Amino acid sequence: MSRLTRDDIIAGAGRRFATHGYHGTSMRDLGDDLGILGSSIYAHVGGKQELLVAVIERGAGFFAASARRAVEARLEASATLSLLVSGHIDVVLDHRSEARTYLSETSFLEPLDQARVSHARDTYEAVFVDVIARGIAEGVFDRERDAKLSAVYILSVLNTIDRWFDETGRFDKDQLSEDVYGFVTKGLIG
Amino acid sequence: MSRLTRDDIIAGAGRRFATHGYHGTSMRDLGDDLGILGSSIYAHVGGKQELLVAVIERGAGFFAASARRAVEARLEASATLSLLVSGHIDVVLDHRSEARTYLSETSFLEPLDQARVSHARDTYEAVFVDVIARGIAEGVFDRERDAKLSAVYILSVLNTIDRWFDETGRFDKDQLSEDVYGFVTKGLIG
DNA sequence: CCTACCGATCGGTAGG
DNA sequence: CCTACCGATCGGTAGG
Repeated sequence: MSRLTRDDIIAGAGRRFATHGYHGTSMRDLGDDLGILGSSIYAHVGGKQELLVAVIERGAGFFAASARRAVEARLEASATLSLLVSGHIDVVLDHRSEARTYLSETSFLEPLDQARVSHARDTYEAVFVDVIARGIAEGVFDRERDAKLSAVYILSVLNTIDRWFDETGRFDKDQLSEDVYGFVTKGLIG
Repeated sequence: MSRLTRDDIIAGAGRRFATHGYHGTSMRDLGDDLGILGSSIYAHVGGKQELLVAVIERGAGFFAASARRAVEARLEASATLSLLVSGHIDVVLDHRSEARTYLSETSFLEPLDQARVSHARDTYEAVFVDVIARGIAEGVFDRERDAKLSAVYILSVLNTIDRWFDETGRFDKDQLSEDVYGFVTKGLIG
């Protein structure tokens, strides 16, 4: 039991915020999880709101990095979308706490932080919109589909995966990615 | 300004819970919204947790009623799914507060209430699974698709609609329903 | 539905 | 990171 680092505190805060919500978490709850007193947390961070910012910033960073990797692979539209899907799934499953807090607690940030995070989210979404629009332009995706709406639908599916997917179940992450990609490209009819 | 009813209090609680979360709402906040004191709310309801139960129960009821209507129409699988989609969209847009609280705050219910609501949610989801399985069996949907996974994907899309859809925008609710149904059945490729 | 409260808990600080 | 606090706010109650 050595001393905790600032990163440990942020990780602990992420776990609590993801499961109990920002307002459902007290500094004493958080201290209990970490094996210290609530008041001791102030030796590491300025306050509760600063913890929320740090957790959400981490979450946003993972998604941004995934989008960057997908785009920099410079593949055709459908392959890029496939990378975006599997990358997003990796983030929500490998960084559950940060991703869930980013997705669910952003409205509890102070206005300036919230605006910055919203902008990051728009930028990320735009990567999906652009690749879908490219696919439509190239004729691989249906010209009847709207790129923006389709991106929102796909992100809705991806952002909910951590809520139901059990990694110890019959499917693994790769099978899930493939199934999601198959669903969003071919639909129920196939 | 006549006296408030119990229903008024529950409606007000729904609005607050949907936007600020259960733990982000104080009885005084709620009183302010309703034009009375926080302590006056106890003349109408037993407590804050009872309000959460009442709001979520309403939300669950709207979804159950929609599923019942879709099933009782006794149409073929694809038409039933279309009714489920448009019915779900009606619920999340016409009863935003109750639907959002039901979808986001259920984990803050006490164990017994939470179990009951989870069961209701499973029952609702099973209606989607069954109609998709029927469509697969009849050959209208792809035999490669898993009914359960597909239902979860579709519900993910539907449950997020209230977060981004602007009814005053270029699309109306019917166009949205049709687009969502087109997306989940035909996918990006069409 | 208000007045006037209550004990518990909250985020946070001074000093070590 | 703990001790020892602080003022503010919380859910809730008695009595009218």
